[in-house]
Amino acid sequence: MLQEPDRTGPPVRTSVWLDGRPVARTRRTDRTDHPSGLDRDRITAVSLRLLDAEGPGKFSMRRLAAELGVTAMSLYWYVDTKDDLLELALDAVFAEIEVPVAEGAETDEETDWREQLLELAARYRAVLVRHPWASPLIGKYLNVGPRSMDFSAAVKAIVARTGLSPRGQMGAIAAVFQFVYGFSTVEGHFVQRCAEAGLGQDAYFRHAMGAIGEQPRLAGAFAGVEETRELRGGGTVEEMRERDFTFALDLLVAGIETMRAREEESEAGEGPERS
Amino acid sequence: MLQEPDRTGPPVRTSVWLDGRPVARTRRTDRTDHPSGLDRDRITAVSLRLLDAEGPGKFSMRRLAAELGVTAMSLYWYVDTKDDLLELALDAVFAEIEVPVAEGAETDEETDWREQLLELAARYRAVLVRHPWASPLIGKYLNVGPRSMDFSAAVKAIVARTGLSPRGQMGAIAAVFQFVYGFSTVEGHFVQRCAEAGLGQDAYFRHAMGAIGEQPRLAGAFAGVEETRELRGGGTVEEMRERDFTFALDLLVAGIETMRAREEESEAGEGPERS
DNA sequence: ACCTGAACACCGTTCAAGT
DNA sequence: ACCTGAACACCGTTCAAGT
Repeated sequence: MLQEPDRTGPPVRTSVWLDGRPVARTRRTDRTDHPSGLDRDRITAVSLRLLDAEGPGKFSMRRLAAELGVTAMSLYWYVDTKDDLLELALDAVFAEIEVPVAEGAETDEETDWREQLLELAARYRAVLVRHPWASPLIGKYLNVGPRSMDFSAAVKAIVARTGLSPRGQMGAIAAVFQFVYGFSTVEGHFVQRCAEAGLGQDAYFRHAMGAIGEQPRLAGAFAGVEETRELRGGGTVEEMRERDFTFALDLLVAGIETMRAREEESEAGEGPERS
Repeated sequence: MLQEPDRTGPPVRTSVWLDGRPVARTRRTDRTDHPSGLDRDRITAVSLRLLDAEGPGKFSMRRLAAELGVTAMSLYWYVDTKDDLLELALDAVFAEIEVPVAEGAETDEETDWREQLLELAARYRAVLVRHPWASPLIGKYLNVGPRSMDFSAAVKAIVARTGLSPRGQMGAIAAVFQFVYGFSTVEGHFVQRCAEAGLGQDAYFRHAMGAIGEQPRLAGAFAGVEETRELRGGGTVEEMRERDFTFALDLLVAGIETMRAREEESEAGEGPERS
């Protein structure tokens, strides 16, 4: 069915976590084993700091090495490629998302899944906005690092309690978390742009709107934007965005509830179903 | 309130469409005016072709210039920076999304907004998957090119007919189209990865799953994945993804309907509201 | 008005060599 | 086992110069 001859060609590289060199390389007796005090954890931590501070555009193997007091080539002892490094940094970002419960599904009956879902979505958003460079990487890599997996597990555990069927759960997960991903990606980049321009979000927004107004070609659309802005109840850019995010999540929760009710109906109507 | 001294520092660069040189530079008498037959449209078209064919990683000013039979520096006559070029290519991508109606809101009563929303979402997704390099750019730039604006206008027009309040409309737009954006971004990258690895989507998926299974650390999560896969009804990777996308959109439509009903209720309960 | 060559200050990565 | 120097094949962009 597929043109894959089982075992041919070069091995497919999927992820540091899967095809990479065994992680154990870092942890020998103690870290003073390494002349420069280098190990994967330190390299990852400094990468994350640099990416936050200077942006992905200025992040290079040479820059990172300089920060670590070492030549660029030393890094290749710990990592096969720059992409590996970015995957490590990305997984470290996921570590910042506190997940509600580790494993035990005991206290689940206590707290509402709605509450937990909103909470986790808010945390995911906060992390993506705090590290805008991470969003493109989430799209790029497989996200199978331990921290990413913990996050996925938490998401699944919460959505499992909605009462949706398994395939409904998958759809709901996609709806909620791809939304948060898309929303936060755009938000994070905008925040970053403002910071780079040295403007506040409202000032930047006004500047862009002003520039649009000057373009005769876009004047019509500009009027639409202004009008919409007023209708939305005004306020700062951040207030408007906050309202949009909250409304969208409420909408998604309402959607989940409705889909669940529909599944129940069709179950009752069709009699006992298999599986 | 904001530390913006009204007029200071270097002018803020927002977008080719706003701060860029006037577009007119391209169209003089006829295009044979230009010795090399170069103009913005041709440069944009070739950029798009190269980005599709070779990926964003291999796309450079030098590579593009070579394709156009010209030195890299010639391009800077038409464009201030590589980012400008990418913004132009991105807007060209939006041109591929056919929007239902141009302006006239006449036949609106005829077709259901649900139908139109699903249709537009599907087209948006198709375009993002066809041009995976475009997704990160949507996050990066302001998207105020004429084609992007046409798309936004179409989105707004459709959602306006849901009966939601203006701020509800904004939230609904965010929920639906940020979801499609997130979903399609991940999908597009995955498709691209498979193509690069020379594997089909199922083969790549199986390869990755196999690698996960070999990692003792991730074995637990792996079991979860396999289990989920079965519960979801199996089928190919593409079939499962298709089901997720459809379910999520149904969920979103249901959510819109519910939110609208709630708005109606609270309006009736509170009596006439201002605005 | 449009295009070029040379140059600047960078990249990621390889490879043989050092300790 | 860990780190380095030199080198390769690239980048985006500037700037003075050509036609």
